[in-house]
Amino acid sequence: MGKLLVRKWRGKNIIGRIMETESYVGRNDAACHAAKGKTKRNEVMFGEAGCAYVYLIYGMYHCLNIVTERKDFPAAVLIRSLEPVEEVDLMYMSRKTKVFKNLTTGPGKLTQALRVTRTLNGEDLTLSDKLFVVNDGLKVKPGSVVSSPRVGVDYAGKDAKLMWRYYVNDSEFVSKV
DNA sequence: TATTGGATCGCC
DNA sequence: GCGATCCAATAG
Repeated sequence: MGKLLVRKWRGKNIIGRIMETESYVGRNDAACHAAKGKTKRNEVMFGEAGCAYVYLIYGMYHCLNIVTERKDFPAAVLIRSLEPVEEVDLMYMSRKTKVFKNLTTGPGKLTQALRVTRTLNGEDLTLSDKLFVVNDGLKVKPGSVVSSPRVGVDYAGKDAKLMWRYYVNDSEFVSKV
């Protein structure tokens, strides 16, 4: 949280600060894509931490996750919102919106803004020059990160109630309240 | 092989 | 509130 997500595209660094995330953790989490085992889609979740898991949702949007656990323990963090930092003009063009707050405030929006698609699925962010995370030293205020139930996972039964969505409480750049 | 529905978004 | 739009997952 608070770190910079950097997308290097055609020589430009498109950058946003991470303001909202969700955790999807292992085989026992009914909302996790890996809950029912390894498939062609989710296989990178079973790999090493630090790799990107990118998938297509609703036929038209991409979601970006970062794998977080050891090999064969499928878990990832979904990046749900960013605060725009660099190459904002490029974000406007990619998103086809005139509203600043609509550039990156949602998982499908930020992948458009940063031009992240499934070509980056499996990309190792610890080695990549196309997509990576950096810490610029700016600290998120202690205690300002709050949690809530995850968005759009009502199908997950009791796991839909887990407080595994995290966001910076005083940020304008979260996907919803 | 056929059907179903989704970790969303933007317009009505 | 609803349709877009594709494909992974699962049922047949």
